[in-house]
Amino acid sequence: MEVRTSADLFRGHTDTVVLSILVKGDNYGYEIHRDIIERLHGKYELKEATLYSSYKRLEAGGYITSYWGDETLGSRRKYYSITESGVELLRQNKNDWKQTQLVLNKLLED
Amino acid sequence: MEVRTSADLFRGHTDTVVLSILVKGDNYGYEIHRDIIERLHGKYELKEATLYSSYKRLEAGGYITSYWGDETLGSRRKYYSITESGVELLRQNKNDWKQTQLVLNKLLED
DNA sequence: CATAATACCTTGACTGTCATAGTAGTATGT
DNA sequence: ACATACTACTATGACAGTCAAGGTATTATG
Repeated sequence: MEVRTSADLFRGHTDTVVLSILVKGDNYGYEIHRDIIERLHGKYELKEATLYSSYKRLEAGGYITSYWGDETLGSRRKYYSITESGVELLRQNKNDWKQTQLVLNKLLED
Repeated sequence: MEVRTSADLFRGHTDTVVLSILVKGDNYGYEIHRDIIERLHGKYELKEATLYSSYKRLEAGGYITSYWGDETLGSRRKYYSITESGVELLRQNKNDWKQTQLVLNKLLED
């Protein structure tokens, strides 16, 4: 049996976290990662590769769209934008998360 | 993108749920499953196969042990018993779960 | 001029979950 | 007597999300 990693615990919530960042405004991949890492205060990890597969998944599903920034200097950036159905998915996922907490807490408490 | 199933949300918590049942006393596979399903009130699912792979994993890791019941009638039952390190794992997993809730709630709220 | 940082991306391995299938005994209704 | 449902356990193969490892290219820094 492996040591528990944050992966086990955050699994299935990556998309939700990404959407919750994008609902506040367009952002690009690298920055989103840095943002999350900072807010996790080293308690959990979330790898770059994991996020890129999340972006891909979300875009394929039509929950986000992307466009290249017009940086004249610095590396080019790919910005992501949440769509209407992305907002709806976020709402739903947050709801599911609340339900999950209720149910799991009840299962574990007594 | 697939429809979210309970699997995504409970993933990584199955072992914890199993341990939390066994800490209350020995029990056998089929009954553990029925127990969980009942307490989920149809809101979530947790498949028999998933539990059996959890039993296997936990036993391989030394967190539970098993023995055959001495049923004289009815199907034979394999009982599971939590070990000391199983109790410790449960304590740890519950702690992790609390931490996860704190962190994820903070990430999602604002 | 080497090193670090920014910024993107791909591939393959690993793990937990589940659909599906199977074995075998017991209880129930007709 | 016979079919059906339930109890009880198990194995196999597919699938999806995560990550380790590696890569490309540009810009900033000492």
